Amino acid sequence: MAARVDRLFEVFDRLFAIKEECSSEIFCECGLDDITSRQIDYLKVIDEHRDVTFSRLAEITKNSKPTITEMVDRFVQIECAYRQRSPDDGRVVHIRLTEKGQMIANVEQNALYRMIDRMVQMLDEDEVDLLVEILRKVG
Amino acid sequence: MAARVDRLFEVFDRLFAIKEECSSEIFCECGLDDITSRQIDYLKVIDEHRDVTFSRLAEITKNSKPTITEMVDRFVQIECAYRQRSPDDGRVVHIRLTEKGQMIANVEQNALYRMIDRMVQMLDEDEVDLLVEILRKVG
DNA sequence: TATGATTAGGTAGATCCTAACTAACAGGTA
DNA sequence: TACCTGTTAGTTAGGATCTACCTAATCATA
Repeated sequence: MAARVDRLFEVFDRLFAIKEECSSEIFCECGLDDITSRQIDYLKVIDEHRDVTFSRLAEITKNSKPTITEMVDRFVQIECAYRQRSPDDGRVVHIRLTEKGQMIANVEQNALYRMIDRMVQMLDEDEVDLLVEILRKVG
Repeated sequence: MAARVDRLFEVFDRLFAIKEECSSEIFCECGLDDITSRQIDYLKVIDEHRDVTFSRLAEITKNSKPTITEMVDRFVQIECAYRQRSPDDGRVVHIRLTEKGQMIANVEQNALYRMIDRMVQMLDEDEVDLLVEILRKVG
């Protein structure tokens, strides 16, 4: 089984490298190769909580409101988010992600889709079915 | 094929999540859940260039020597590296990784090994062989 | 003297904070 | 209706801390 483990390691190492390439590709396409992991985390929270306000985001992330203002200012600057004043209450501002912001918030899934696109080009339908069948036993 | 792609996405999403768990597990075990990606990059360089000196590391990473001194000081503090004075030349100090430092420098591979360990427990030998055969066509 | 590393001192940017402020709303009162 | 008041949402000002870099000067060894 040890040799089998090694072979598995090899093919998965290659696969993970491909996904890494896809991630980097996405960051480059967005012109954001120096974004911090903290910023990506915030983008994810904003993406998950649609229509989130500054106060709510401060609550969720356990930060002060000025911290959120600052963070969103930076997102606006790098074109990942924009402000949208609420039509119901002039005091309230919703934080919305741009297409770029959404792309980065979901960079893992997007990279995975790209990786799988590459995979299916190399495999026929039976192989894909077999792959799914085997891997379902793992998860 | 669209449904097949979705199924592939599902199983791989789960697989990547497992690897993520393994990575976090390793960082936690090392007591280093707040290490920066920059620091990990430096650990990788130190790991790849065995017996590297301060001057050499400054050269490789295109940084000043004080930057390296500071970085290594931090690694020593978090028990990822230690200094070893050269027996041949009293001026020279080699940067060496501790076991913990090596674990973090290779966290991706180590997490992958853990993931594969989990996989082989769920699969028989034929399934592993089949998996390798199919995935080799991708890389 | 030249080299390898360290020390001292400093800058820039990210990520946090409190206190004070502005704008907008909501309710009561004249 | 018009005005006053208190509350709420977000911003501004100013500051602290940390990472990650730097130059210039220093120390130890060759």
